[in-house]
Amino acid sequence: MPAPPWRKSRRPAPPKRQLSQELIVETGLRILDDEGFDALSMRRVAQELDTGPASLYAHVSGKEELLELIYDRVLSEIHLPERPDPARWKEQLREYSLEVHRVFREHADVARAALANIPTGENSLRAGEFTYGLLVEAGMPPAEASLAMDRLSLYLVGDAYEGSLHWARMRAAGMSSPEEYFQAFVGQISAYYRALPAERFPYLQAHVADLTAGDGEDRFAYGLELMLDGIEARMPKKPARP
Amino acid sequence: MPAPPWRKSRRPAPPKRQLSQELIVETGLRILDDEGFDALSMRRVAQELDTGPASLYAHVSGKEELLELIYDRVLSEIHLPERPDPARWKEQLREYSLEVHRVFREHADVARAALANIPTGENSLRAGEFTYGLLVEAGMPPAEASLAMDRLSLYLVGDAYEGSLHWARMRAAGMSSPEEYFQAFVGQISAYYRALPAERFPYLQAHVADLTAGDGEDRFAYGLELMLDGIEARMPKKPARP
DNA sequence: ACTTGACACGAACGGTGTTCGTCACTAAAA
DNA sequence: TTTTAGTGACGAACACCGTTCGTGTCAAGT
Repeated sequence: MPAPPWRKSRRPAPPKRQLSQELIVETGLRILDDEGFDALSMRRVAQELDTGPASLYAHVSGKEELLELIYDRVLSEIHLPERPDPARWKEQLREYSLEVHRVFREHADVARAALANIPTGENSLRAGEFTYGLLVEAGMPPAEASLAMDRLSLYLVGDAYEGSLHWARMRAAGMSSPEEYFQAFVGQISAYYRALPAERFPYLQAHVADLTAGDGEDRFAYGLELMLDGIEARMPKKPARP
Repeated sequence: MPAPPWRKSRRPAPPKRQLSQELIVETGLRILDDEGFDALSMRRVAQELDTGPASLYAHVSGKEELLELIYDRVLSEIHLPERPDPARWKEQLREYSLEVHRVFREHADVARAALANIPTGENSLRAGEFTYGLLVEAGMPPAEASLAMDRLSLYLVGDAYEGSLHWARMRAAGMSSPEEYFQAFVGQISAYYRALPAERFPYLQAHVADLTAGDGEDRFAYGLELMLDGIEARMPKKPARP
């Protein structure tokens, strides 16, 4: 279609100059959410942007950096309380954890890119500052608070990682609803466990139903309370400044 | 060189029939230990065995199965107590966890292949039966014991996974001693944290030393005690059968 | 109007997992 | 002893991957 001559054909749009780091990150995140971690490749992102893979390298140093950027972009969606309230540290830590869990569930596969990196992104630091300040202000010695924060973070991302692998498996099996996957998967596992020789695996065999019960949310919540209680047991009873 | 005719050239050795699943798994594990997860490819294994990649597929359905087999092979190295002793459940669970941690540290990168699969291999089941029986026999309701075991396993493999990523990073940086890596890495991180704006990240900035202190062992042990204490808090005070 | 510099991008390199078709060989059947 | 069936080995190829190089093209600065 020829350009209408009345506007001097003065660039109907920046000819192809629409590429930017933000656009690339956003596109990558969309692919991650829609098609999963394994489908996220430089070529796929480039294709989505109607260009070649080489074009991305002007805005992003490589796939690793892209993953880090996507991860921090996702972390930007976690909402923190206005101010930490040390007196309610346990509730706030629980709320924070559930919030992180929520975000990781919405962007399932981002956890696959997360376990790798040390918190260095903007939003990673925001979350760290909140958690750490909360624990310290609640009276925990700074050295110990650092350990507690580290382990809690590991739990959050570890759980999300495990979840994303299930999600990937479901996708690979061509299923679309979590329920369908859950049913098929649990069915398979229980059948296998039930077929185990009872003399070698008496406990596993006897409690198949209990072992396969509970969805991801239950398991996550249980582990979270486990950690929170463990932290509470170590928290000095009296606040530092009464 | 022509074959000397006096021995009818009757196969000086099994012509090439030395391949087997066990041999493939063992070779894969060796590569994993020596060169890391990223270096483990079908082609690499085949090369080590002086053959082509296609030859492996007669003994192993694909890379996924190979990784599962390697994982279970590594799990076979964990040593369990003769019999569970419910009265000492906490000590035994701690010993078990440290044993798993030890094995995962010896085969650093195997954790990268671990988080994926549901316990279905021989040795995976052995470990599960031990842990689960211990908790149940100590008086924990079976449904809850299932959750506790699941979360503890997640912690063990999650920690190992994180550790293996550090190891990979060290390898990529061309370093060979953990101390060298640790020094360089921690130095970089502390410098970065120290440069943070104090008005936005006061706590992180003020306690850089605490945040970067503690090696992997300290962190692992702390998280382990966190979980064990959490479990203990949920354990019925009186044993089921006094 | 000319130069400069940043960006877009086609082509290619060396890797990956996996499949197909073919060959050599063993072991059982005739 | 000969034939046949079947299994494992494996070269070649397919369709991908991340990344780099060299070239082209455009917008802004001189």
